[in-house]
Amino acid sequence: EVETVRRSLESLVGLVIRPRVHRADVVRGRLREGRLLDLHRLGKQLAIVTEAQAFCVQLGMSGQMLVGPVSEAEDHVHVRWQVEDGRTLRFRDPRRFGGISVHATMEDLRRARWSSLGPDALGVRAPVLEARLRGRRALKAALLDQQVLAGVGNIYADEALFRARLDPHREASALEPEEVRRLASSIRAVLRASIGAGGSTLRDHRSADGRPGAYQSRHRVYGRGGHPCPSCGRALEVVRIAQRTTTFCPACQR
DNA sequence: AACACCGCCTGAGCGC
DNA sequence: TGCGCTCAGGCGGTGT
Repeated sequence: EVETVRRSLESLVGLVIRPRVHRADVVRGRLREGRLLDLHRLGKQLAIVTEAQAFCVQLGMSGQMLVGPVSEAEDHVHVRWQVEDGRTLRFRDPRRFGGISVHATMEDLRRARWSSLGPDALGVRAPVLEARLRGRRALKAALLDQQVLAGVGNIYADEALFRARLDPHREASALEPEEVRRLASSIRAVLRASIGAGGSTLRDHRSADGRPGAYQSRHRVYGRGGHPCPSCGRALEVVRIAQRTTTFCPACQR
């Protein structure tokens, strides 16, 4: 979802943006006017670099970065940026699980916020994943831990584990090399397919132009507890692991 | 140091 | 129609 948002903001590169903060507790630090130079992403965090500073946007559960036309009764907009071409960029976040942190430079942002994150999940390869899972017990909890691997949330953890045919209860550090390879390629494949579909829109995710994603219709296990497994037909099971609802097929995932 | 658990927050869905 | 309840989950904090 964050990658689809990042891509949909690319038309802003090169333009001056001028911020106006409507809800101060959503922003840490002071946003300044400046020309937008670059957009970066690590895991679920989006970095926007201007001539003046670099700021990190976390969308949390319900955050949006919008530049498209303002829909009627658009509430919960906490920051607005006037774009020099007349458009308005908005940070909207009804639930306020998200936020923005401001840093002097991209290097500062990386040091302060990104140095503790694991490698980005979109490009993770088996040898790196194996090293990151070392010393970890609960497989699903490890995948959700952004310090292990950055960018996998509850939806994609369940989808990747199903595709890799791995039981979320498995001990992470005891996976066979072949299983780690399957998991790494499943994570990449699921994330790539989702980005291709514009991400999963359960309720809030939108790209900057306001369009929802379509990948939710391709979820094979997430949100489908009790339904037949798309592979073997047995009912998908719902359990709670790492305080997260977890859906898996007890027959296919071992 | 891995992991459990909590609280933050709004809106949707549900039973009555 | 409306009310109260539960649930969704990313993440940072605290406790074990």
